[in-house]
Amino acid sequence: MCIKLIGFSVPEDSPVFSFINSLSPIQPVKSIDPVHSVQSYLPSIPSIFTSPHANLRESRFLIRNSFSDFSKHESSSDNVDESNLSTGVLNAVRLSRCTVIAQENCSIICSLNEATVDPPDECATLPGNLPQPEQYDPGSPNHNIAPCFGIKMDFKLDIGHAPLELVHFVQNGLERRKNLFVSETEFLENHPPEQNRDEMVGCEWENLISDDADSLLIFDSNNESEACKGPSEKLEDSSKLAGDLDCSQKTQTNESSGRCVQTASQDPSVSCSKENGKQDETDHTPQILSDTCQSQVVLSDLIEKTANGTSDHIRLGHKVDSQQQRGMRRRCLVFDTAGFSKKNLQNSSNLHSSASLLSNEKMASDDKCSRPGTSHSPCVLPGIGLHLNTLATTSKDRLITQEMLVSGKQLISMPCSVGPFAPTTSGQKSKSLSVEKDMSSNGNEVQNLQIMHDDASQVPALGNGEELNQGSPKKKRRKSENGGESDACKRCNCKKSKCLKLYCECFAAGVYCSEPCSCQGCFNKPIHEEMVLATRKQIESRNPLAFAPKVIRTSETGQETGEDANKTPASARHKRGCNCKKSNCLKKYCECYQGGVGCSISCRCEGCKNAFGRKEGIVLIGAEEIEQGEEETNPCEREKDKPDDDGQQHANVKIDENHSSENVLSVTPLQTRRPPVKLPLFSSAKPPRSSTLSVGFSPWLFTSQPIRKSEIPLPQHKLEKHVSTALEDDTPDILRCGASPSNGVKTASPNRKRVSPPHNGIGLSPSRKGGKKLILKSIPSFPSLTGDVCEDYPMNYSNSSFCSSTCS
DNA sequence: GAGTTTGAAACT
DNA sequence: CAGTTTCAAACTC
Repeated sequence: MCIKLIGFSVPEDSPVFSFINSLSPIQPVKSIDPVHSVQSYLPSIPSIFTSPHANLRESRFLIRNSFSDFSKHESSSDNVDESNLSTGVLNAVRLSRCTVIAQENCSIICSLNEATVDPPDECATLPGNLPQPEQYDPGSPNHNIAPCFGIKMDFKLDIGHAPLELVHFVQNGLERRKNLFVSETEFLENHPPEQNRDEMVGCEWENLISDDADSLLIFDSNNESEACKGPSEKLEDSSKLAGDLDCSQKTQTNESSGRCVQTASQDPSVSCSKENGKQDETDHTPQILSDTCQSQVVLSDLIEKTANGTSDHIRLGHKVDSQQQRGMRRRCLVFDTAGFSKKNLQNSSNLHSSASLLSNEKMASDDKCSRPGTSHSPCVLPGIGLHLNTLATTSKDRLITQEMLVSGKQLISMPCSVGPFAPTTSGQKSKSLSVEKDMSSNGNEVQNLQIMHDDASQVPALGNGEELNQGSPKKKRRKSENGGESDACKRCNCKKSKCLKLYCECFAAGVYCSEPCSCQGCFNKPIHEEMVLATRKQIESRNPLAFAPKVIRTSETGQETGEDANKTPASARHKRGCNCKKSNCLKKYCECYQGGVGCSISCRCEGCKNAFGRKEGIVLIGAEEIEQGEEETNPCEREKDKPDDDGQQHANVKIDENHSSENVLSVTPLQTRRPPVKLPLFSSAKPPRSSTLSVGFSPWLFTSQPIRKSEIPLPQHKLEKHVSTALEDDTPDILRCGASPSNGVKTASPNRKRVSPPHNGIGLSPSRKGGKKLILKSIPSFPSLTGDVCEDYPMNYSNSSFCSSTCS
């Protein structure tokens, strides 16, 4: 049938023929009015976002869709037999694609979705494709070759923007289809299907099938609109990719949906085409969903095609992006997507979601940060500010790779590693985040991810983490976007500091100001590197720890201990502690809270109610958290309840020590168990700082050694003294822990000052008193974290510091 | 979006 | 080193 309709004969033996046959039966499972179908899609969109379930499904879809889309496209071309079907398929594919893209965008922006991360790359690559409606045309011979994404994205847009083409397509679909068939057949011949991919695809489809087809469809439609616009826009402005995309996504999503509808109504011709396309889509999609077997078959074929398409995308991305990071990202993303999808199939959605969240956040932050800074000058400045903790990850990446893109990938990869991404990302990341890789390789990643995830779930205030993300994608995404994304986009808003003081988050983070910044009279730009460096030096001379991450996240360091990672904060600033008086350490005014870290002894805060851990009761709280876990949100109250006595603290420390001793708690006594909570907070609250690996990266590690003196100056309270000693001890422990000298570097952490003498062994410096000893035990764990970090950090730091100079 | 609050950074 | 001022983010309305 199909063959005849098309007008060209296809050998029965040819894979294409088999495809067609398989597809033909699928045809119109559901008879849906094209118009209604289209409309239904549009309206459904909001519902999708609203329903958390839908979101979850979406995430799955996205991942799956990315593959399926390609396959679908191709399949659609295969389906050419039925003009309607072909268009419908194309539309469906596009829809799915769009969803993928949209999610991706969201993920980028929001950093919530795992899958999204990968897809964005594709989208990025797509840009080249987007422009043309032709690409859009399923029938276009070129369709197979390249720009599947663009086509997909275009679906709605095309209708509105290039209705003529659509019409033309419908009319002249036969010829194009023929061409498509030929191309497809060629592809099939040239590119034998990969079993693995097929299997994966099949899995995806199965999953999709399991999911509600309706939800999927609806979701897709929404996504399509968003994705379509988003990608196109993205393509247009490569520079703004992340931030712009996010923003565009938000606006686009709404607009796109609106446009699509409007366009349909506006142009009769368009509407017709749409209807046809929709009909086809509806028919095909349902079929696919309904018939797993068929879908699988198609998928397998599609997979092959997909593989081709991905390669194409990759190629495109290279061409387009070859110059800069963007290209890198795209590449990575593409790879990630492939890997990701696989992982998704394999791994449970939960882990992915959790991981994705973190990773996404990181990515978002990285992207934002990196883009501006990296694009121009690779580098982030050596120093890491509070933000930088989050940035730190970025900064690390930057420092290490100097390519923001890479860093972003790395970040993403972290979570991804757990999931599908790991493979692709791991390679790229390897440079920057050895630790992360290690974790992933060891399976620790999973733990970390889980931890993160748990945290998210636990921390209500910040966000629900996966649930949020999955739940209502838009809302969640927006939240994340608002939080992470917006933060990343916002960046600094300096007016008088010229972005050359620590007031400037960018400067503090060691990053050049970029587009997202709304600063005035900014000198924190590659052009003024010298000035920036000089200023940095001045500030560092004044306070060696000035650029040290305020808070070090354990999670990142978590590496080996992983979960416990939270432990320490290590950054000099954090060690220095906050000085909150009115915020009770319950608001972002508090650096500790902002960093998602509990207050430590070094903090001079008053009425500390830090949810992550009180100054005094932190340790205890941490234990409670561990036990209770659920109440993390209420830690403050708990803490409040708890007495602040030093004795308690010591006791806590001891407890921690016990734990840490086993796990190597890098955790500072206070922070030790909070971390989980922190992570979530980071994601929701301020991803930037917390999210990152800050620990290792902070430049201060380098400085730290020199800085040690600086640490000394830090005010210490009674407890602080003990703590400080303990910390110092800790740092040495860290050093100890790290068999490698690198650990020693880590010791550079402010704590080290005193630590320097430290013995690698657990032995604390004698100077510290018994209390100290206890602390020391706890400390060791902490060091581990720092140790890892230190290794990276020194590298980074040196690089970063040099970076600015070298980069320019 | 404007204004206020907050606490770190910078200055004296 | 302590106190004050400056600054920009965080927060509120």
